[in-house]
Amino acid sequence: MPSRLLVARELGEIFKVLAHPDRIRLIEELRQGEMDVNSLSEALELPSPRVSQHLSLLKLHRIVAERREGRHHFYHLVQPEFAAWIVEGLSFVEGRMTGISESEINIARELWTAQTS
Amino acid sequence: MPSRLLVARELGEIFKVLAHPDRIRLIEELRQGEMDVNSLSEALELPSPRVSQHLSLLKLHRIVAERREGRHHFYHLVQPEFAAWIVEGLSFVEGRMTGISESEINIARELWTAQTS
DNA sequence: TATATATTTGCGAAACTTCGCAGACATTAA
DNA sequence: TTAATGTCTGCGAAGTTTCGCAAATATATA
Repeated sequence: MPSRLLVARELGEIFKVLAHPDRIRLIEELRQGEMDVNSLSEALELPSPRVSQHLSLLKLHRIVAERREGRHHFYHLVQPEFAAWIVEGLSFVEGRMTGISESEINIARELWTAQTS
Repeated sequence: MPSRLLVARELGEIFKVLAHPDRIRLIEELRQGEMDVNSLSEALELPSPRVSQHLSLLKLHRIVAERREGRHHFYHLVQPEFAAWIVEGLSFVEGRMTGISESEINIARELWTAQTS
């Protein structure tokens, strides 16, 4: 009956998963395509156990999926539009005067939205 | 320098604020327009201290704003498109087989997206 | 002034998250 | 087999969030 409550809970779960800078960066990094844990760990300058833990949470929520090849575990976004939706959310970061400038937001937006890099 | 890191932190903050079903419901409830704490507390069947606490967090992050009139505190969305963006996120809830059916998501989407109700 | 109504604030207990590190596991190479 | 590489899991300490309740504040009404 209370579909709104159920759905709000579910959405809340997703937001909780996104509520960590490292996980957001992982998602944005994976826009470029499949990457293994080590590359991600170097790209984001994070210890690999941590990357692994974040990825396993993202996997549990079907945000990323895994493909194994030898000893490498490659991860990719299940729905690339999901990353695009997150970037759209940047519009709401602006105007929250919390020590981050509009130009910094735009730099990040461009880096994340670019096809390459 | 690392704009992406700064921006990811900021986005993470926003997601943290949204990572609670009651706060999501409050935001969706406020799409209909301004409401006071008591009406919200009745509509969502939550004790008013709790509604008040959630609202003060939303206010802190400039997601809602307050207008006082006598002893009533009316709250409204600062950027109504923000609520629309959240509803768009529902597309990513589908297909996460976690005990919630597609039809329930659609009921909620329609209730939230409707102009009235 | 006293009382009722509307809302906020404070506080502690319980639950959850994050972090770093150590060790386990799995695959390939020597 | 042994060693090296790549990744995952487990665990406890520290930090954060949520919850319910009681008390504080502010405004209106009698």
